[in-house]
Amino acid sequence: MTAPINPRKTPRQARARATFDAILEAAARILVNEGYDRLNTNRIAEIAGVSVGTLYQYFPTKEAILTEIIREKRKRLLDDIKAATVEMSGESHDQTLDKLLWAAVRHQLRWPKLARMLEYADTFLPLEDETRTLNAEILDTVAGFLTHAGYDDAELRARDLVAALRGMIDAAGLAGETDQQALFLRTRRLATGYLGNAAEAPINTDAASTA
Amino acid sequence: MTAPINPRKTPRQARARATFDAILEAAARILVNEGYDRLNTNRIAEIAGVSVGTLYQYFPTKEAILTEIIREKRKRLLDDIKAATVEMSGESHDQTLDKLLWAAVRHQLRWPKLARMLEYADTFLPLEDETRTLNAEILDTVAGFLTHAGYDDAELRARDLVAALRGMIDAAGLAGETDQQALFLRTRRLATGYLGNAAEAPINTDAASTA
DNA sequence: GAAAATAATGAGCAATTGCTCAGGTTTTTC
DNA sequence: GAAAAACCTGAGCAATTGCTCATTATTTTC
Repeated sequence: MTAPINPRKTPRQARARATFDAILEAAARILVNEGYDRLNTNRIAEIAGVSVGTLYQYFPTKEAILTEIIREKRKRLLDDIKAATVEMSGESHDQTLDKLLWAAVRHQLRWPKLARMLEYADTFLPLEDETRTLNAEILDTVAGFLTHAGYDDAELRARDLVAALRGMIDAAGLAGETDQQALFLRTRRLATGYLGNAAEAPINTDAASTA
Repeated sequence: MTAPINPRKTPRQARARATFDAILEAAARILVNEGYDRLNTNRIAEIAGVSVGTLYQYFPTKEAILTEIIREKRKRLLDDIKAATVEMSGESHDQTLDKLLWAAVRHQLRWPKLARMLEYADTFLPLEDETRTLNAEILDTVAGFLTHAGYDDAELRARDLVAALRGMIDAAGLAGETDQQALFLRTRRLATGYLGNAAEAPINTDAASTA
């Protein structure tokens, strides 16, 4: 869907890698401390302690910087989630679910404001294919777990669940919560509450008032 | 917290009200069709079919336009939510909850992309006090219902619930879902699942694995 | 240690942006 | 129907932005 976004030089020397990272970190800092509106390439370069020219050696556009930040964060979450589901056979489904929830809480509560900004970046940014794919992979992995745990409609449930969890953890983070344990318990309540028993009836059980 | 945001002329004649609304609608359109990055006052005026000068008679800054859109949307949701909880005494708690859920679904599924953009606008915009207050009022109203329904920790639960619901409905909307009935059923599953029985034990019941 | 490859600089251009202002048009008031 | 009030216009300024390129500095290669 998205154009290949003109791939530029990849850092080869250690010095270059440091520059690359400094640019990403500077962008994240500005995003959190000053907001999206004040995020511009000149300022990113300034905060990173490099020149604009250098910035444009590694990132073809301003969006590419944000895209890369998102890509890295998503990649890390995906890895955690995959790790949580990899040895499903050796443990109960509840244990696996707990691991998944912990991964989500840990991840989003680390830099709450940044996490929130990045999550919704794809609402107003044209993201790279890879970034989009990573999101899909996260959903697929969760859906795979749900299927394995005996739920039907796994894709739908995975999407619902992930979205609801994101919303809840986000809100907690923004509200200043730092107690991961307490938050985890609530995410578990949310997850198990929504999922119910795998053996139970599927989603559309009872009639609905059409108020 | 926020400065009074220089209040400008309020439309008095019908013609002026039409202009005012046209500006808001144009901004919303651009936001949805072209993205936040292409939202600028010149373009808003162009799409609205008025001159920039006119725009600046009613809105002191570009942000004020977005703020007003958010304010109106939030106000409408708050009104719906208040209406749903006003005659709580005459009906069961479940009925009231259903009304609340329907209000949320109806509201967010109408313009999914716009709803999402606006929701997260306060992450990167300095919003007016009133807009912030409206959010708090929504939470308060839900918390009031939860208290009335016999739940403790009502504020926390209200925040969790509203955030989770927003996340889920948002995701459904972005994914292109249009079946409000089906989505409503899932929001109910989420809500009742998370809330459990009011009579039941509070949130921190069982131990948690610290994976 | 010199040639080649890689990395960093920063002045500054072209384009865009938020916004103003001096003046014109339409509606209301009396 | 004329004065006052409300409304609208749009050229264009000052500031900001994304980004380039000619040049210089450092590191690697052989």
